[in-house]
Amino acid sequence: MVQARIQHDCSTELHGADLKATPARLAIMQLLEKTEQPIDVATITDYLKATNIKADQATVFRIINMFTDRGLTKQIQLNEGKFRYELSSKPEHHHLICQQCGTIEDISDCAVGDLEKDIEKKKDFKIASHSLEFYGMCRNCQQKIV
Amino acid sequence: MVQARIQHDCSTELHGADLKATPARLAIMQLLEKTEQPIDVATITDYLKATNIKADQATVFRIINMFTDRGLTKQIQLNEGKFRYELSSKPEHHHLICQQCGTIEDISDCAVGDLEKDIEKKKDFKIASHSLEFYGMCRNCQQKIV
DNA sequence: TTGACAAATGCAATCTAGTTGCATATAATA
DNA sequence: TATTATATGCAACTAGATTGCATTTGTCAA
Repeated sequence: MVQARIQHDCSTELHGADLKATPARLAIMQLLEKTEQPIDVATITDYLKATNIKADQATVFRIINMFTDRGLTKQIQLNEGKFRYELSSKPEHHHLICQQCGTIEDISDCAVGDLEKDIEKKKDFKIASHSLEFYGMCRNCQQKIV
Repeated sequence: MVQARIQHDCSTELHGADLKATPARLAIMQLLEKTEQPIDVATITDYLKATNIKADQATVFRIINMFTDRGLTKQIQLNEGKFRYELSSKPEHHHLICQQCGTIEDISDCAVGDLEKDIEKKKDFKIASHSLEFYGMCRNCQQKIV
């Protein structure tokens, strides 16, 4: 029996979220799956154009909002004046944003959980989610400067 | 000698930042000083209108950007698709945003410093700043629900 | 396999947040 | 109080995002 590494077809996930599997949606899911960094709508639009899937910008916004509503994606902001999106199935993580080159790196082993417990107790505030981003300079850019 | 509690005149701060003390700027500084929560441009505009200080929206944006450039204010985002501003002279803190009533509470004694050191070591990423927000439900809203 | 229908899309108009160029007004300084 | 760099008003503009409506298309049942 031949075992091939097949590009994962996302229609199951879409159907699971009660969404029809249209070409644009499938392509956007695949882009999200293969992209390391959280992406903005312009990136999605460019990608669709490059893969000859025509989709109006209104459609792209509608799709990504729908994804976010259904919990497939998470919307984040990095002080740019626009939103970025990433799969919410990604394990809990935070972002290191290099202010020099713009690279966004994930960091996973960050002990915010302890902070949360502390805050819930002290402030009597029920935390549903949090966002934590670090801005600075990545290893690469540090070396270039020196 | 009479000791009166006088509304602080912010012209010194403005001059310190090499900015002329115009009515709009003074008013915005005062608003920022007396407001607990980070505020958006619409809030500033309304306030100016209410205090009969006429200022075009372009002016308000220019002022608040100027403040941020000169380090008087900090620009933050709370996943709303717009910016909010707060005095950067405020002691280091983070925000608890109630998703029910929209109240934004500050939290000051939060040990992110330790996380930072950890990350700088592990990831070789030089951190310049960070943003940390917690979304959830405040005490008040929790009680209303019950 | 096909037909029906809810759901999705395209298109164009619209909205909000934010920016810019330029002429005029004004705070600071001498 | 005259000068001048700086700030503002106004109007036009940009980018990101949303919406109404007519048309198209996935999906599912027959």
